[in-house]
Amino acid sequence: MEHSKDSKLPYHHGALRQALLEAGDSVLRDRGLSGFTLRECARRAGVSHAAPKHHFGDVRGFLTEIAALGFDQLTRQLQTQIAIAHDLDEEFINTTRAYADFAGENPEHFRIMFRYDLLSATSERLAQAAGETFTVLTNVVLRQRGDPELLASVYDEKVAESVIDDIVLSWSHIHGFAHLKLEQQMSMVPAATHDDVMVRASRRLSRFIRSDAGHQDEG
Amino acid sequence: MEHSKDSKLPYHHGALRQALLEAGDSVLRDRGLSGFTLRECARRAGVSHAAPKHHFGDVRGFLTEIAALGFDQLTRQLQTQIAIAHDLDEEFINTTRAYADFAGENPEHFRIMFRYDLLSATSERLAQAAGETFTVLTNVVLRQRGDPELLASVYDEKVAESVIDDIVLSWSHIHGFAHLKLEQQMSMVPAATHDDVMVRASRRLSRFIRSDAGHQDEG
DNA sequence: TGTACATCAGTGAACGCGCGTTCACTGATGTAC
DNA sequence: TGTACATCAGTGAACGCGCGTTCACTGATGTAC
Repeated sequence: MEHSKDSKLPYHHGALRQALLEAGDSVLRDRGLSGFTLRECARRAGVSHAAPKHHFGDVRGFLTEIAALGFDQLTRQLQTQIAIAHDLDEEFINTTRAYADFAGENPEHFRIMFRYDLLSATSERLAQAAGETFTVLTNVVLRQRGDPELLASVYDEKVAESVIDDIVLSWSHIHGFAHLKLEQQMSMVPAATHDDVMVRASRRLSRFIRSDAGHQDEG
Repeated sequence: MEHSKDSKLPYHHGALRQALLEAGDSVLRDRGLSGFTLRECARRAGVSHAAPKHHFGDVRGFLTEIAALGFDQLTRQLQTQIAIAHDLDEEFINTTRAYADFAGENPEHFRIMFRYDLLSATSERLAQAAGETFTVLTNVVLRQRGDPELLASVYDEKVAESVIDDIVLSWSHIHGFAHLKLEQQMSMVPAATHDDVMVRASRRLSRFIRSDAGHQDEG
C-alpha cells in the first residue's frame, strides 16, 4: 500500500470506494443532482473515469449508496437530539427540528433520499438504512403514547392500528414541514420565525397524541 | 392560418406554445425529469428543436410554466373535492385525499412543483399559481376554525399567529402524507389501507384544530 | 384596395461539449504449492 | 523462501450519442399609409 516515492501515486487507490463517496457528496453540494455524473465523481477522486464501475456499477447504484448514507446520518442526528431532550414535548420538537435541519443542511441528499424513482428498489442496504430512521421515529411516537419501545426494526414487530395512525400523523407532520421549508413554500411566514411556528405546531401535536393515545375510531 | 393543401403543414404552427406544453407533459410522463429536454419536447410537438426558444427561453423557463400549470390543476382538483364535502370532517379529508391523488397521478409534475432549485424564483406566474393553491388550503383551515374566509390572496391579508400555526400544521400533514406516499415511504402499511389510515389521521387532526382553535401558546 | 415594411415564428445546419460504455491493457495483491 | 498463477482494481483511448446554443435564413402576419 505504501508507495516508494511521494511524487508517484500507487496504481491502486486503496480506499477508492470511500473516496468516491466523498467525491459524490462534494459534487452534489456544488453541482446538484443534475450535475452528478460518474465522470465528475471520478475526476474529483483523482481516478480514471471508468474506475467507479468496479465499485458501484452504475449511477443508480451509486446514488442508492449515497441515499443510504444520508439515512444513516439522519438517524444519528435524530438520536442525538432526542437524547438531549428533557421531556416529551421537547423530544418531539427536537425530532422535528433535527429532521428539518438535516434537510436544510443537506438539501440534495434529502431530495435524493426521497426520490424513489432514482434509487434501487431492491437494495437491502438502502431498506435497512431507511428502516432504522423509521424505527427511531416510531420510538418517538411510542414514547409519547407511553407504549414500550421497539427493540428491533418496526418491520419485525406487530403494532396496533392506533400506533400506525399516530406514526403517520407524526411523520407526515415532521416530513411535510421539513420538505415545504426546504422547497421555500413557507414564504408566508418570515424565515426567522419558522422555528417558532414549528415549535408551537410540534408541541400541540405531541400533546394531542399524548392525550388521545389509544383513540378509537369514532367514525 | 389555413393551409391550401392537406399534405403541407403551415410554416407557423399557430398554437406552438400550447403544443409544447402538452409535449412537455408527455415527455415527463414517460421519460421523467431526467429525460426532459427541449429537443425531445420540440420533436414531439413536430417542430424544429430551436423553436421552443421563442416561447420559453430555456429549460428553467419551460419547467416553471409546467409547474405553474401543475399548481393550477391542483387548485382545481382541491376545489372540486372541497365543494362536494358535506361537513368539516369530510372537507379536510377530501382535501388531503385530493392532494395525495394529484401527487400519485402526476408524480413528475408534483416533484417539479416542489423543486425550488429547478424553477425560476422570480416568476410572477408561478408565484401566482402556487399562491392560489395556498389560498385554497388556507380557507380550508379558516373554515375549520369558524373564521371568515380570505377574499384575496393570503399574501394580501393579515392573519393571526394562531391561524399561521394551524395552516402550517395542516399543510405539513397534507403535504407530508402525499409526499411520503408518493415516494414509497409508507411501506409499513399495506397500500390498500393507506386511504383508511389517512382518513383517520385527517379526521383526528381536523377535530383537534376545531377544538383548539384560537389556542394560546401555553409554553 | 394595394403596397411597403417591420416584426415575429420557425428552419436546419453547424458548433463544441460531456456523458456512459466498451475494450484491451497493466500493475498490484493474494494464494497454492 | 520462492515461484506460478488467478484475480482484481485501475488505465486510457475510442465509440456513438444527444444535448443546448448559435446563426443566417425564410415564410407568414400585421400595420401604416
